[in-house]
Amino acid sequence: MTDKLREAPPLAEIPVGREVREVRLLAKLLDGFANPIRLSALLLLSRNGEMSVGKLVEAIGAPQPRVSDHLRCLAWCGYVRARREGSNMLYSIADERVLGVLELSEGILADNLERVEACEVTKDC
Amino acid sequence: MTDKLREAPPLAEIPVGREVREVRLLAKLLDGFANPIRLSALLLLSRNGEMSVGKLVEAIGAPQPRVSDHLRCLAWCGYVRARREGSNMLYSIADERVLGVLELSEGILADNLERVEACEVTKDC
DNA sequence: TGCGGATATCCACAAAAGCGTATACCCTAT
DNA sequence: ATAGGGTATACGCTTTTGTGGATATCCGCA
Repeated sequence: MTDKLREAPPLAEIPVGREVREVRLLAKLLDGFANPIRLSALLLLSRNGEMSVGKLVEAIGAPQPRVSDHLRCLAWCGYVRARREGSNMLYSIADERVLGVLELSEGILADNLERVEACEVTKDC
Repeated sequence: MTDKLREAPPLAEIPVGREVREVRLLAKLLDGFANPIRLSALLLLSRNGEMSVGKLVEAIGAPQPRVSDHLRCLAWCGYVRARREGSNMLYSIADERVLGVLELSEGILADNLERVEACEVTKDC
């Protein structure tokens, strides 16, 4: 089945063969942004700096176990960093490039707001 | 239930109340990157410039209907633009900020490759 | 050592996203 | 007008993802 990919003609630089894996990994990485809770956590940390799990939980308004789960996910991918202070865990943005992605995407959203909203209604996307 | 969100203390700028909607929309927008086929299309277009659906299909190696579906999705959100030339549809990147997101995320992936790979195995993320 | 706040892990279920396939549409040329 | 390449849409199905909630762990303190 990987042969099917190799049949592709010699276009300049297409993600075939071994690049396929990297594409899948990159998609998985970017999936970190594609969830309201994870995204909320990233936005909160980008605005308020270091925050405890408790603060994040009350700001996001989701159950603590779920927020904790998503934070682990974000930490694993290198988006955020965790540090213990007493009985609290303090999270903060670990990679400045995360801020760049947030900023860029907010700009894109601002310019396509109506479209994306409509997308939610029709479920066609 | 929205009251639960408003109980949050006056932190600097937390996404409460009406901002919740924007967070959901932003997450949905960013979900555009979080799929191998959509991401492949974006990467291909960013490298090769304008491409027809057929070229994208053979480069990605996925069935044509599915590629077409994902392209519609990307076009709707303003990531790509479509233009007809004869019986072909030519797609291209419509927003330079998409290129920025791709570049930033590729950098993040490069610095966290082992982690993200492990993530795929354990399914814990 | 035991208690309580704070955080993390686990599991069954519901929702959603992606998929394969059949088919319809649009355009050009014969 | 019709045939055929190229592209888009529709639908049932499978897999994945997110969810709710119970529970376990860690920490500081009495």
